[in-house]
Amino acid sequence: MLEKTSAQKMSLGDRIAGELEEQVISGGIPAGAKLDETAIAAQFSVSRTPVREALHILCGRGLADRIAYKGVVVTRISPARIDEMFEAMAELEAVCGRLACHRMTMSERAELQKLHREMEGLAAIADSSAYEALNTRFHTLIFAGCHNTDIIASAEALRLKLAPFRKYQLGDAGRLKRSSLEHQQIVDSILDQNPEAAESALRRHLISAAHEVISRRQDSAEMKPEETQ
Amino acid sequence: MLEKTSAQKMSLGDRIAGELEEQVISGGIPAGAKLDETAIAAQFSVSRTPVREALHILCGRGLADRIAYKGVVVTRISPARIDEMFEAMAELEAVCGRLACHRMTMSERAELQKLHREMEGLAAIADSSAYEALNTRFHTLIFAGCHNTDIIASAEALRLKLAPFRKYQLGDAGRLKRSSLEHQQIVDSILDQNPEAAESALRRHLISAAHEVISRRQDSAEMKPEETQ
DNA sequence: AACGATCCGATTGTCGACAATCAGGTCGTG
DNA sequence: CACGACCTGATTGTCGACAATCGGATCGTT
Repeated sequence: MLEKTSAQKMSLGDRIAGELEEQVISGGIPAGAKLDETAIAAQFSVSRTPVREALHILCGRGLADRIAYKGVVVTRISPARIDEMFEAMAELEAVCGRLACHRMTMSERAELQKLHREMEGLAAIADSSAYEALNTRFHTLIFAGCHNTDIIASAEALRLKLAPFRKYQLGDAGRLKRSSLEHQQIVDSILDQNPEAAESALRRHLISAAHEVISRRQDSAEMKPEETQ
Repeated sequence: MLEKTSAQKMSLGDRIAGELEEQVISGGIPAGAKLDETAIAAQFSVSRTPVREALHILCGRGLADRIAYKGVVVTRISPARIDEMFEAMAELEAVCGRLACHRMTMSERAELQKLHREMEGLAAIADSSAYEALNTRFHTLIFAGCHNTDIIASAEALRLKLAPFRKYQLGDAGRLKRSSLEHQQIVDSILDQNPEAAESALRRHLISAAHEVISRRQDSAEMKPEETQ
């Protein structure tokens, strides 16, 4: 989609949007934080115009909300909304997986299998950060497998909105192993061209991920998100 | 979502975006037309800034494309892309319908039934424009029936992108009657709380709509879309 | 002390102007 | 006649400044 590295040819607005997006996703800017136009403009040594553009992009992607005459704030999301987002992700990914069963090319299937093998290895040695990186590619592969531009776009958009919570996933080795086992079922179903199995395997996987995120969030709750930057 | 009428409290950019959106959807601005910032700014008697904002919004919604140093043009969509969009719509709406079976409230079900009865009447007298208006509400009701904010948002976004082609639908009385019959199956399935039936009924309905659009487009093809405004 | 009006700061939206970049045509040269 | 450099026009991105609007605090009144 968007090259995060070497963003040379984009406008300042796009570059700043990418920068802010990364910080929001990584948690560097906490939920509920105010995104002040003039402050950000000063920080990046640019005028307010490209910052405005960047904030509009952030709002469009659902990562921030525009509160009238209050400022732009990073979307603070209720547990119920997290539920909704994961459910939507589950349904969309189930659709992708079901279609992928019959539409993936041989090289795509091979790539999926190879990637899963790598991830199995990483799960065995409990390298959660490396697993996390490959996990993104794994799901992106499944999206792409449906071979439908608009479904892929919807799925990617939702995945972006869920990104801020992904850091709560895959914390310990146990979860990593379980995730890998669930991936095994997904890969098998797709390679066997079994749409129903792929659908339910993906739903189960997303439910399990949602459960992990929500329980971990409750643990690390009660932090005051009243920072400006 | 967005109040098209009496857009009093929005910024100029939003208002212009809505205006342009409407014209693009209605076909007043044909596909491939160039959207010149300065020209539009002059037309609305505003500066270029809000127009830029509006064009960014249009591009974000997929109704226009930004071609580097060429200008912003209304997205010209290939038949293959129309296929993709309708397929994506079918899958998303199938998800909505399936979930709606068990999630719709009684009043929502009643509204759906009432609306369908009205539309049956309009189909009988072949009032296609009135049918068209209610048709939008019909599908919006099904979206809302899934009770999931993110799925609804995805579905509405796609429906907006498909809007420019909806004028090709529901042309003659025959198609109106068929549409109404398909709606009958959809309503029955949802009221019976039969998810599988709702899913396939909605898929069939969307396939049939896509077929109608594509065949009508081929008929009224070969027009030169080289207008500036 | 409670309530209401007024003032101030903050924030957003809008504007006109300038700079940079690229496409296409034109002109000159080999 | 063909090829390449230059020029021009168009378009976008960026900037600093101004106006409008709203929230909150202060002050005065009852």
